[in-house]
Amino acid sequence: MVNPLIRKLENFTRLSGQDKHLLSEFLHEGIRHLGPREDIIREGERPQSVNLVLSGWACRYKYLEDGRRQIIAFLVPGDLCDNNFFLLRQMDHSIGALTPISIAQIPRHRIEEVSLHHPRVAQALSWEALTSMAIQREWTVSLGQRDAQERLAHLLCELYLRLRAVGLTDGTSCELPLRQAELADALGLSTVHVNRTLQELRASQLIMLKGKTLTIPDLNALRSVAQFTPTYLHLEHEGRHLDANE
Amino acid sequence: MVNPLIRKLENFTRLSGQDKHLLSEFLHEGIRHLGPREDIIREGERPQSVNLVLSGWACRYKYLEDGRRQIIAFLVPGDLCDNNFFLLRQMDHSIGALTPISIAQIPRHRIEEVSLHHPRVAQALSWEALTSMAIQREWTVSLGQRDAQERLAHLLCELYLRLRAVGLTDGTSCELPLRQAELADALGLSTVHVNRTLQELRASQLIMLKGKTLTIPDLNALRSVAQFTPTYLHLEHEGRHLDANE
DNA sequence: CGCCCTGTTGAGTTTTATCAATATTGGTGG
DNA sequence: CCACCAATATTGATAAAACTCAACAGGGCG
Repeated sequence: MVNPLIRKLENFTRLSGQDKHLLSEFLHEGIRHLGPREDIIREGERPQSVNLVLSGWACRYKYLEDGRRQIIAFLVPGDLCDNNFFLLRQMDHSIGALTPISIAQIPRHRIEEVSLHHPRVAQALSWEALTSMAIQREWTVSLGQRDAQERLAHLLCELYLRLRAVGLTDGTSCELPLRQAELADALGLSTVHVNRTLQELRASQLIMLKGKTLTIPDLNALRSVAQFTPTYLHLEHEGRHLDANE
Repeated sequence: MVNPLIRKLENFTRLSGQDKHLLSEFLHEGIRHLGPREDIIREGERPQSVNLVLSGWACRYKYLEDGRRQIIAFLVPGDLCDNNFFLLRQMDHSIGALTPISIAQIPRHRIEEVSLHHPRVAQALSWEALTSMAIQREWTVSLGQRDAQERLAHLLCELYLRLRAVGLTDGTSCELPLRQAELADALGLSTVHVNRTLQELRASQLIMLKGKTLTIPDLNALRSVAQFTPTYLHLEHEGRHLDANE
């Protein structure tokens, strides 16, 4: 299996063969396979390593005391679950699998070794962390300002582009292995309302959704409904000045 | 002026005299003073240094094309505005002053020097970044799941504790130099609704608010209204194993 | 004194949630 | 291949939360 982290980081900067070798060694310490609704790590636990999603989808989530749940982030292949979290004494949220998933556990010392001795890779990993923060900020904007239709359209644009960045789209289509209840928990809406909003988007020909496959026939149309601007994903090879020259 | 960043980082780990000296040198390159509604850095600009809030309040914010605004984060003394952002080609949001504010511009090379040669300080700065991410995640939870009263109560708890962590509370009181319109933009509510919700909290004796001074007579009561759990602020000296032993 | 900014109030509307029932789907064993 | 089951999706009706608009009040400051 190709390491999707490499693919993802190459949206930032070109990596040398040695860099890639280093990153592919991340996979050698142990790969876990989990089924849907199994937790990768749970609130309160102390993280000891860094988890990298190799295949499948996961999410960060948090329950309130009274049972309401918010999905805080979706994690797709190439995403690091918890870079640097080992500095904290305990997780303040949980991460759970949404589909069958395989994840690599990267030992802390490997990360630290990279940041000490391989500045280009370290910067690429920092870029990864910065973009995941940017995504979190954009979710704040969506939840605070966008209405149901904009919010849903925005999320679908984001997921499509993130999947495209790791080669997981097929033309105008990608997988969307989420139940409506999960979309609802991520968007801060009820499942009923998500259902109706999806129907609106379908009726306007903005999306097609059969089974677990999402098709966006006209990305610009969907972007404009969502007021989606892709800048925050920082996918435009922003670290090109660091490119490996081999 | 004492460097509030030092005070903040000491919630994580104890710093040596040398560490503190290093951090206080952050202030020597240039301090900017801005008035309310002036921007510290604007969306689209390329960040070249790291800004540290010394006094006053600021916020991250983002406008949608149609003029709606979301405040993404509040920044109080001791907060770093944009650690590592110089890796990105452009800011995906703006940062603006809310009150008269003074900020230190820390040159990129100082940050990089620290992360290379001073691991304890570097880890403390990583902790700072991790907690600001955790705060962002908690805002996602608030905006997605909490209703107006819970959301407002939660924000007030958070701000009170963050100010206390840098010594800016006075018993059960702290400053809250925000207009209702700004609270509204942060909470994803209308100003009218913020106004009414504030009145509810006042009527229940959960808060007192005169002028720019907030008093929380019974923090536990307010916490329980908000379903606020302070874990995500990671203020409990979590890096004590790294303590300087002098 | 008067002005502007901020806060407050009331009335009516829109968006979204809730509840409960029904339909559809995908997977499983016979 | 079919019948069945559970999980998921869909629908309708009603209620709650929050928004909008518009007017008015209060306070600080030149």
